[in-house]
Amino acid sequence: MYERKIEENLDCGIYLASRVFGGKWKCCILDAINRGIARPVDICSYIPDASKRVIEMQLAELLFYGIIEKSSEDTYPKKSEYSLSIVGKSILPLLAQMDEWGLAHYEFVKERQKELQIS
Amino acid sequence: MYERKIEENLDCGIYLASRVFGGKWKCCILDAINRGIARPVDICSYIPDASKRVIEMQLAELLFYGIIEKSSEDTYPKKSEYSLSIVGKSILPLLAQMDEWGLAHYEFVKERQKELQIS
DNA sequence: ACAATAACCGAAAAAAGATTCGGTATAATA
DNA sequence: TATTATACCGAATCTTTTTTCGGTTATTGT
Repeated sequence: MYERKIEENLDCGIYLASRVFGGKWKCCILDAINRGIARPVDICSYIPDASKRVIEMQLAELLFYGIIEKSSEDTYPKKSEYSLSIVGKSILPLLAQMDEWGLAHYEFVKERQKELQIS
Repeated sequence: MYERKIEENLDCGIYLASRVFGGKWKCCILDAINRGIARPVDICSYIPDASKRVIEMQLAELLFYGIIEKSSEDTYPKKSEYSLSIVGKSILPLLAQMDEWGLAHYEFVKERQKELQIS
Protein backbone atom coordinates (compact mmCIF):
# COMPACT_ATOMS: atom_id res chain seq x y z
CA MET A 1 0.00 0.00 0.00
CA TYR A 2 1.23 3.49 -0.78
CA GLU A 3 2.50 5.93 1.84
CA ARG A 4 0.60 9.18 1.51
CA LYS A 5 2.36 12.46 2.12
CA ILE A 6 -0.75 14.59 2.14
CA GLU A 7 -3.42 13.70 4.66
CA GLU A 8 -6.82 12.74 3.36
CA ASN A 9 -10.16 14.03 4.37
CA LEU A 10 -12.46 11.04 4.49
CA ASP A 11 -15.33 12.96 6.08
CA CYS A 12 -16.95 13.38 2.68
CA GLY A 13 -18.85 10.25 1.76
CA ILE A 14 -18.03 10.55 -1.92
CA TYR A 15 -14.34 10.96 -1.20
CA LEU A 16 -14.35 7.96 1.11
CA ALA A 17 -16.20 5.86 -1.43
CA SER A 18 -13.74 6.74 -4.15
CA ARG A 19 -10.86 5.89 -1.83
CA VAL A 20 -12.29 2.41 -1.35
CA PHE A 21 -13.32 1.55 -4.89
CA GLY A 22 -12.01 4.39 -7.00
CA GLY A 23 -8.78 2.88 -8.28
CA LYS A 24 -8.30 2.58 -12.01
CA TRP A 25 -9.32 -1.07 -12.08
CA LYS A 26 -11.11 -1.73 -8.78
CA CYS A 27 -14.58 -1.52 -10.24
CA CYS A 28 -13.66 -3.91 -13.03
CA ILE A 29 -12.19 -6.32 -10.49
CA LEU A 30 -15.33 -6.17 -8.38
CA ASP A 31 -17.39 -6.74 -11.50
CA ALA A 32 -15.29 -9.78 -12.37
CA ILE A 33 -15.56 -11.26 -8.90
CA ASN A 34 -19.28 -10.63 -8.94
CA ARG A 35 -19.50 -12.63 -12.15
CA GLY A 36 -17.85 -15.55 -10.39
CA ILE A 37 -14.38 -14.97 -11.78
CA ALA A 38 -12.68 -15.77 -8.53
CA ARG A 39 -9.03 -16.50 -9.15
CA PRO A 40 -6.32 -13.91 -9.89
CA VAL A 41 -5.23 -15.61 -13.14
CA ASP A 42 -8.77 -15.49 -14.42
CA ILE A 43 -9.30 -11.91 -13.35
CA CYS A 44 -6.13 -11.02 -15.24
CA SER A 45 -7.40 -12.59 -18.45
CA TYR A 46 -10.78 -10.96 -17.90
CA ILE A 47 -9.12 -7.53 -17.68
CA PRO A 48 -6.21 -7.82 -20.14
CA ASP A 49 -5.61 -4.05 -20.18
CA ALA A 50 -4.62 -3.98 -16.52
CA SER A 51 -1.18 -5.13 -15.47
CA LYS A 52 -0.92 -8.25 -13.36
CA ARG A 53 0.75 -6.28 -10.61
CA VAL A 54 -1.96 -3.68 -10.27
CA ILE A 55 -4.59 -6.37 -10.04
CA GLU A 56 -2.63 -8.02 -7.25
CA MET A 57 -2.25 -4.72 -5.47
CA GLN A 58 -5.85 -3.71 -5.82
CA LEU A 59 -7.02 -7.14 -4.71
CA ALA A 60 -4.87 -6.65 -1.62
CA GLU A 61 -6.42 -3.25 -0.99
CA LEU A 62 -9.97 -4.49 -1.47
CA LEU A 63 -9.15 -7.32 0.92
CA PHE A 64 -7.69 -4.85 3.39
CA TYR A 65 -10.84 -2.76 3.33
CA GLY A 66 -12.98 -5.84 3.77
CA ILE A 67 -14.69 -5.45 0.41
CA ILE A 68 -13.66 -8.91 -0.72
CA GLU A 69 -12.77 -12.14 1.04
CA LYS A 70 -10.15 -14.74 0.27
CA SER A 71 -10.18 -18.50 0.62
CA SER A 72 -7.59 -21.30 0.52
CA GLU A 73 -4.60 -19.29 1.57
CA ASP A 74 -1.72 -21.72 1.70
CA THR A 75 -2.21 -24.67 -0.58
CA TYR A 76 0.19 -25.25 -3.46
CA PRO A 77 -0.06 -24.74 -6.40
CA LYS A 78 -1.83 -21.72 -4.98
CA LYS A 79 -5.46 -21.50 -5.90
CA SER A 80 -6.75 -18.41 -4.11
CA GLU A 81 -10.36 -17.55 -4.66
CA TYR A 82 -11.90 -14.21 -3.96
CA SER A 83 -15.51 -13.39 -3.28
CA LEU A 84 -17.47 -10.30 -2.37
CA SER A 85 -18.12 -9.64 1.30
CA ILE A 86 -21.46 -8.25 2.47
CA VAL A 87 -20.03 -4.75 2.29
CA GLY A 88 -18.65 -5.55 -1.15
CA LYS A 89 -22.08 -6.60 -2.32
CA SER A 90 -23.48 -3.30 -1.10
CA ILE A 91 -21.37 -1.57 -3.74
CA LEU A 92 -22.93 -3.50 -6.62
CA PRO A 93 -26.01 -1.30 -7.15
CA LEU A 94 -23.68 1.67 -7.29
CA LEU A 95 -21.48 0.03 -9.89
CA ALA A 96 -24.55 -0.88 -11.91
CA GLN A 97 -25.77 2.69 -11.81
CA MET A 98 -22.37 4.01 -12.80
CA ASP A 99 -22.14 1.58 -15.69
CA GLU A 100 -25.64 2.50 -16.78
CA TRP A 101 -24.81 6.19 -16.71
CA GLY A 102 -21.60 5.62 -18.63
CA LEU A 103 -23.25 3.57 -21.34
CA ALA A 104 -26.16 5.99 -21.62
CA HIS A 105 -23.75 8.88 -22.21
CA TYR A 106 -21.25 6.96 -24.25
CA GLU A 107 -21.92 8.80 -27.50
CA PHE A 108 -22.08 12.14 -25.73
CA VAL A 109 -18.63 11.71 -24.21
CA LYS A 110 -17.05 10.07 -27.27
CA GLU A 111 -18.11 13.04 -29.34
CA ARG A 112 -16.11 15.42 -27.15
CA GLN A 113 -13.21 13.02 -26.99
CA LYS A 114 -13.09 13.07 -30.77
CA GLU A 115 -12.98 16.87 -30.86
CA LEU A 116 -9.95 16.68 -28.61
CA GLN A 117 -8.15 14.51 -31.16
CA ILE A 118 -8.80 16.88 -34.06
CA SER A 119 -7.77 20.11 -32.34
CA MET B 1 -6.28 19.34 -20.25
CA TYR B 2 -3.64 16.66 -19.91
CA GLU B 3 -2.23 14.80 -22.93
CA ARG B 4 -2.52 11.08 -22.31
CA LYS B 5 0.29 8.82 -23.43
CA ILE B 6 -1.61 5.60 -22.99
CA GLU B 7 -4.85 5.22 -24.87
CA GLU B 8 -8.00 4.74 -22.85
CA ASN B 9 -10.69 2.20 -23.25
CA LEU B 10 -13.95 3.99 -22.67
CA ASP B 11 -16.10 1.04 -23.69
CA CYS B 12 -16.72 0.20 -20.06
CA GLY B 13 -19.48 2.39 -18.66
CA ILE B 14 -17.89 2.60 -15.25
CA TYR B 15 -14.55 3.60 -16.67
CA LEU B 16 -16.16 6.27 -18.81
CA ALA B 17 -18.13 7.61 -15.89
CA SER B 18 -15.05 7.88 -13.74
CA ARG B 19 -13.25 9.65 -16.55
CA VAL B 20 -15.95 12.30 -16.65
CA PHE B 21 -16.49 12.92 -12.95
CA GLY B 22 -13.75 10.97 -11.24
CA GLY B 23 -11.19 13.70 -10.60
CA LYS B 24 -10.14 14.42 -7.05
CA TRP B 25 -12.49 17.39 -6.70
CA LYS B 26 -15.00 17.08 -9.53
CA CYS B 27 -17.73 15.64 -7.37
CA CYS B 28 -17.28 18.40 -4.81
CA ILE B 29 -17.42 21.00 -7.56
CA LEU B 30 -20.61 19.50 -8.96
CA ASP B 31 -22.05 19.44 -5.47
CA ALA B 32 -21.19 23.10 -5.02
CA ILE B 33 -22.72 24.12 -8.33
CA ASN B 34 -25.79 22.08 -7.52
CA ARG B 35 -26.14 24.07 -4.30
CA GLY B 36 -26.16 27.26 -6.33
CA ILE B 37 -22.55 28.18 -5.70
CA ALA B 38 -21.99 29.35 -9.22
CA ARG B 39 -18.87 31.48 -9.34
CA PRO B 40 -15.28 30.22 -9.26
CA VAL B 41 -14.32 32.41 -6.28
CA ASP B 42 -17.20 31.04 -4.28
CA ILE B 43 -16.46 27.46 -5.28
CA CYS B 44 -12.88 28.00 -4.12
CA SER B 45 -13.99 29.18 -0.69
CA TYR B 46 -16.49 26.34 -0.54
CA ILE B 47 -13.68 23.81 -1.15
CA PRO B 48 -10.71 25.37 0.62
CA ASP B 49 -8.68 22.15 0.48
CA ALA B 50 -8.49 22.21 -3.31
CA SER B 51 -6.08 24.53 -5.04
CA LYS B 52 -7.49 27.37 -7.10
CA ARG B 53 -5.78 26.01 -10.17
CA VAL B 54 -7.24 22.55 -9.98
CA ILE B 55 -10.72 23.98 -9.59
CA GLU B 56 -10.17 26.06 -12.71
CA MET B 57 -8.89 23.04 -14.59
CA GLN B 58 -11.65 20.76 -13.51
CA LEU B 59 -14.27 23.38 -14.28
CA ALA B 60 -12.78 23.56 -17.77
CA GLU B 61 -12.97 19.80 -18.12
CA LEU B 62 -16.53 19.59 -16.88
CA LEU B 63 -17.39 22.34 -19.33
CA PHE B 64 -15.60 20.50 -22.10
CA TYR B 65 -17.59 17.35 -21.42
CA GLY B 66 -20.81 19.34 -21.33
CA ILE B 67 -21.51 18.52 -17.71
CA ILE B 68 -21.73 22.17 -16.75
CA GLU B 69 -22.56 25.36 -18.61
CA LYS B 70 -21.07 28.83 -18.37
CA SER B 71 -22.63 32.26 -18.63
CA SER B 72 -21.37 35.86 -19.02
CA GLU B 73 -18.10 35.10 -20.70
CA ASP B 74 -16.48 38.44 -21.41
CA THR B 75 -17.64 41.11 -19.04
CA TYR B 76 -15.16 42.81 -16.73
CA PRO B 77 -14.57 42.40 -13.85
CA LYS B 78 -15.27 38.83 -14.90
CA LYS B 79 -18.24 37.29 -13.23
CA SER B 80 -18.58 33.81 -14.74
CA GLU B 81 -21.37 31.67 -13.46
CA TYR B 82 -21.58 27.94 -13.87
CA SER B 83 -24.64 25.74 -13.79
CA LEU B 84 -25.36 22.07 -14.32
CA SER B 85 -26.43 20.97 -17.78
CA ILE B 86 -29.11 18.34 -18.23
CA VAL B 87 -26.43 15.69 -18.44
CA GLY B 88 -24.80 17.17 -15.35
CA LYS B 89 -28.05 16.88 -13.46
CA SER B 90 -28.28 13.23 -14.43
CA ILE B 91 -25.15 12.60 -12.35
CA LEU B 92 -26.71 13.92 -9.15
CA PRO B 93 -28.51 10.73 -8.07
CA LEU B 94 -25.25 8.88 -8.54
CA LEU B 95 -23.35 11.34 -6.38
CA ALA B 96 -26.04 11.09 -3.75
CA GLN B 97 -25.80 7.32 -3.72
CA MET B 98 -22.04 7.43 -3.50
CA ASP B 99 -22.16 9.87 -0.62
CA GLU B 100 -24.74 7.73 1.11
CA TRP B 101 -22.59 4.62 0.73
CA GLY B 102 -19.54 6.44 1.99
CA LEU B 103 -21.27 7.79 5.06
CA ALA B 104 -22.91 4.44 5.80
CA HIS B 105 -19.53 2.73 5.79
CA TYR B 106 -17.58 5.52 7.41
CA GLU B 107 -16.82 3.63 10.62
CA PHE B 108 -16.01 0.45 8.73
CA VAL B 109 -13.41 2.15 6.58
CA LYS B 110 -11.98 4.36 9.34
CA GLU B 111 -11.36 1.26 11.41
CA ARG B 112 -9.09 -0.21 8.73
CA GLN B 113 -7.44 3.13 8.12
CA LYS B 114 -6.53 3.24 11.81
CA GLU B 115 -4.94 -0.21 11.68
CA LEU B 116 -2.76 1.06 8.87
CA GLN B 117 -1.46 3.85 11.12
CA ILE B 118 -0.49 1.52 13.94
CA SER B 119 1.34 -1.05 11.84
C1' DA C 1 15.57 -33.70 -11.65
C1' DC C 2 13.22 -30.17 -14.25
C1' DA C 3 9.96 -27.25 -16.30
C1' DA C 4 5.47 -25.21 -15.62
C1' DT C 5 2.11 -22.92 -12.95
C1' DA C 6 -0.05 -19.83 -9.56
C1' DA C 7 0.10 -16.24 -6.17
C1' DC C 8 2.46 -12.70 -4.55
C1' DC C 9 6.17 -9.24 -3.48
C1' DG C 10 9.85 -5.30 -3.97
C1' DA C 11 11.79 -1.69 -6.39
C1' DA C 12 12.57 1.27 -10.24
C1' DA C 13 10.52 3.80 -13.77
C1' DA C 14 6.80 5.89 -16.18
C1' DA C 15 2.56 8.20 -16.41
C1' DA C 16 -1.18 10.75 -14.55
C1' DG C 17 -2.84 14.07 -11.69
C1' DA C 18 -2.53 18.01 -8.34
C1' DT C 19 -0.20 22.02 -6.53
C1' DT C 20 2.50 26.15 -6.54
C1' DC C 21 3.75 30.26 -8.52
C1' DG C 22 3.73 33.78 -11.44
C1' DG C 23 1.64 35.74 -15.20
C1' DT C 24 -2.46 38.16 -18.36
C1' DA C 25 -6.66 41.00 -18.94
C1' DT C 26 -9.98 44.76 -17.64
C1' DA C 27 -13.25 47.37 -15.16
C1' DA C 28 -14.33 49.59 -10.79
C1' DT C 29 -12.75 51.89 -6.92
C1' DA C 30 -9.74 54.47 -3.74
C1' DT D 1 -2.85 56.91 -11.13
C1' DA D 2 -2.46 52.96 -8.43
C1' DT D 3 -4.73 49.24 -6.34
C1' DT D 4 -8.11 45.66 -6.14
C1' DA D 5 -10.94 42.07 -7.82
C1' DT D 6 -12.03 38.15 -10.84
C1' DA D 7 -11.20 34.62 -14.23
C1' DC D 8 -8.06 32.19 -16.41
C1' DC D 9 -3.54 30.33 -18.35
C1' DG D 10 1.46 28.17 -18.65
C1' DA D 11 5.12 25.86 -16.73
C1' DA D 12 7.76 23.74 -13.14
C1' DT D 13 7.44 20.80 -9.40
C1' DC D 14 5.63 17.40 -6.45
C1' DT D 15 2.60 13.55 -5.20
C1' DT D 16 0.07 9.60 -6.31
C1' DT D 17 -0.94 5.78 -9.09
C1' DT D 18 0.18 2.42 -12.52
C1' DT D 19 3.36 -0.31 -15.07
C1' DT D 20 7.37 -3.05 -15.88
C1' DC D 21 10.45 -6.37 -14.51
C1' DG D 22 12.56 -9.63 -12.03
C1' DG D 23 12.34 -12.13 -8.09
C1' DT D 24 10.31 -16.18 -4.31
C1' DT D 25 7.68 -20.24 -2.99
C1' DA D 26 5.86 -24.78 -3.39
C1' DT D 27 3.17 -28.18 -5.81
C1' DT D 28 2.05 -30.84 -10.10
C1' DG D 29 3.17 -33.08 -14.40
C1' DT D 30 7.01 -34.79 -17.46
